[in-house]
Amino acid sequence: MNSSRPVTIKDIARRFRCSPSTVSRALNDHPAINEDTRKNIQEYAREVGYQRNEVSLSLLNKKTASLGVVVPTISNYYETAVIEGLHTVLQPMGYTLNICVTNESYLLEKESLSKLLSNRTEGIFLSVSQETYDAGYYEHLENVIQRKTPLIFIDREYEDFETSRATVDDYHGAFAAVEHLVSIGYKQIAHLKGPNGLTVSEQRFKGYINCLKKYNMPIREELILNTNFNVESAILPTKRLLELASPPDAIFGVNDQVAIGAMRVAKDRGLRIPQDIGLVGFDNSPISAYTFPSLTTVHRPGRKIGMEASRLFLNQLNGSGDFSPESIVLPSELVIRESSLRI
Amino acid sequence: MNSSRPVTIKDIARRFRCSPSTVSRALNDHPAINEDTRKNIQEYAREVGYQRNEVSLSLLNKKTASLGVVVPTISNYYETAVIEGLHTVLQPMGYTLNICVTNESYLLEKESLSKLLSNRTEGIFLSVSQETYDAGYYEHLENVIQRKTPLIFIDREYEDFETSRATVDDYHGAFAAVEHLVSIGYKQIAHLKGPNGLTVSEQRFKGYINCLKKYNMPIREELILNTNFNVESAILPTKRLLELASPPDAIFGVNDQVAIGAMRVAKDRGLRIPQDIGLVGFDNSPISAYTFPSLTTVHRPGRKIGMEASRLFLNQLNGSGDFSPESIVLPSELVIRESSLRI
DNA sequence: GAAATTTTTTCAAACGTTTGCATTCAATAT
DNA sequence: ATATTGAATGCAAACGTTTGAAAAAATTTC
Repeated sequence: MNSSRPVTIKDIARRFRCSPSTVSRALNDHPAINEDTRKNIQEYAREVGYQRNEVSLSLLNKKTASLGVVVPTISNYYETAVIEGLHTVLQPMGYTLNICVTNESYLLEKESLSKLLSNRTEGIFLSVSQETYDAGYYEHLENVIQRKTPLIFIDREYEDFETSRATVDDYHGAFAAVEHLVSIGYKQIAHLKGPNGLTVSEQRFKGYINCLKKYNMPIREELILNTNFNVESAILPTKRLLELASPPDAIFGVNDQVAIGAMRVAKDRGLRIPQDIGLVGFDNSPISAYTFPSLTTVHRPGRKIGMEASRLFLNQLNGSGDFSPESIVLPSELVIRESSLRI
Repeated sequence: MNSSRPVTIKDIARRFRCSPSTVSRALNDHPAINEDTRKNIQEYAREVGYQRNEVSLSLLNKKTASLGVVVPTISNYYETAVIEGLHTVLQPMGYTLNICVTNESYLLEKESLSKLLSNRTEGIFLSVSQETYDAGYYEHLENVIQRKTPLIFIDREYEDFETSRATVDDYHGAFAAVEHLVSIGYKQIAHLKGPNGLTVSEQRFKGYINCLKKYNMPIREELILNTNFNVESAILPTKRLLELASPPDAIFGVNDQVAIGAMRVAKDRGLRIPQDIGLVGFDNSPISAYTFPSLTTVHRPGRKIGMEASRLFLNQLNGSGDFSPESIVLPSELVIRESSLRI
């Protein structure tokens, strides 16, 4: 009863008193194999549940058909949407996705990449961790580049490498969001910013600032507070905003989670949205359409980013000889809902 | 400039005019290697960025250190929490997670499993697709069993196999949720059920029914409508509920998303929550604490499920000889918030 | 019936690494 | 000088599969 050891081609060959080559060819419908031999072998193989050992093939062909996805987290809507996009394109092509979560840690990111390279992963999709970004350590990436393993940056980019990248136009999205608030007539617009240093945070922040400048609105430092992308982290900063001597009449949150946190605090204080205070988020997460009032937000096409990133990978893979990296910047789109529609 | 081909042990051997065995031993700090030789080889290896080819090792040792995770979707909070739990335990042990999304399709599930087996994955965590569950096709699992590849069911279980499984006690969670509504004094409790046939849906439904029975409350067929786990799918059913001649005074949603959808509809109609209508969800997703009013729900320990599932896998792997499958059922816990606290 | 042709099968190498055993070589003991 | 030891290294097989070239077997041709 040793059914645990997988059946190999050699086992089958022994059974038929023929060579492994014959079995291999029979199973692969090679034309030079006798019809009867082929049938018998195929039937027997099915019977005993033969399943090709892809590991040996990987070694032989130097193709693993596996790709690495290295991301700081998978507990946000956006990240999973990206992964889903990658999956949608790449799974049908036979690729397997190896997901590595770094928890924003440089060390884990480094180890993950090293592991992926050791496993001869054929491509890596990377959204760098905050620690990496902060420290500016990029030696661990040199290795990937040197190996000529296609490396695609997602969202959090890094300028110094000749790699492809797929990002969302955070800047113009943020700009449009704030411009919308201005156009409605809000005068004191606060920003619940993401963690300092991250491209995503900084781009949206820049959009916020530049829009205020464009419309000659004062930039009040005390209206800009940091959050950590999640709901909880928005609670305290929002309270502080609302306790100011001259509180804001609108808040632009770095993402929907943060905006929803702010919404909660505002409602607790009895403020009416959007009459007393306007709110805008970012991401267009599924829930944003169903808060009460529904949340004005900026659509961030995660699925599309994943699909575009796949395309960039495939381009680089099939690139004839010299490959030149592409940068895809997908537009983000303002989605106007109730939370900002003061009449 | 052919730096794309990874450096092998043979390359290094050639450089040092020694045999591959010596290089291998030097790199692995084998004691029988001369100190100088070892140092030189290790230094050179670092210099040229040598990275062990794990594929060849996998073939040799029949160990791939990779695990399959097959789930219907990754776009819900709960699923990603489970994956995170798996990751937390298994990544530090050197395992790589291969994520396969089935989109509730039997065919994709079958293909995914077959692929994972071909890749000689050392264990598989499976939450069966709805199609599989509906059709009751389980031949594709026989293969996994026969191979003695540890198979751990997550959430959606299947009784006929001798496998370990980790699930949440949906039944008692649902029961507690409804009992809570009853205790508050709600009389006409509706249920927005999940898709028929899925264990998760049916168990929660059973909890709902049995609780009503226990308290001798009438079971009204028209107060039980199906949804699809997401926010949108709750909108129409909720509208229908509220348009009934005698509408419910409370709704128990199969999960938070559905409850939030219901909340939105109720508010649109000007109903006050919890005064006019009570609401309870299921999952304790991060957002549920920050809706307005905050949502009473049942905590579903996704991360913990992932970690427990990992433990089950490790048990089976290290099991001495005859292994007996374990079933872990984690308790779910009622989290009382504002949406049901009518005074 | 031998030669030529075609069909079918086998051989051997390759992918990169590890490891038990054999070998080499120098140093030490007799 | 020779045997003995010990340290350092090399050999070869193994993991499972594919594939070009060679070999063998069957068939056709004259």
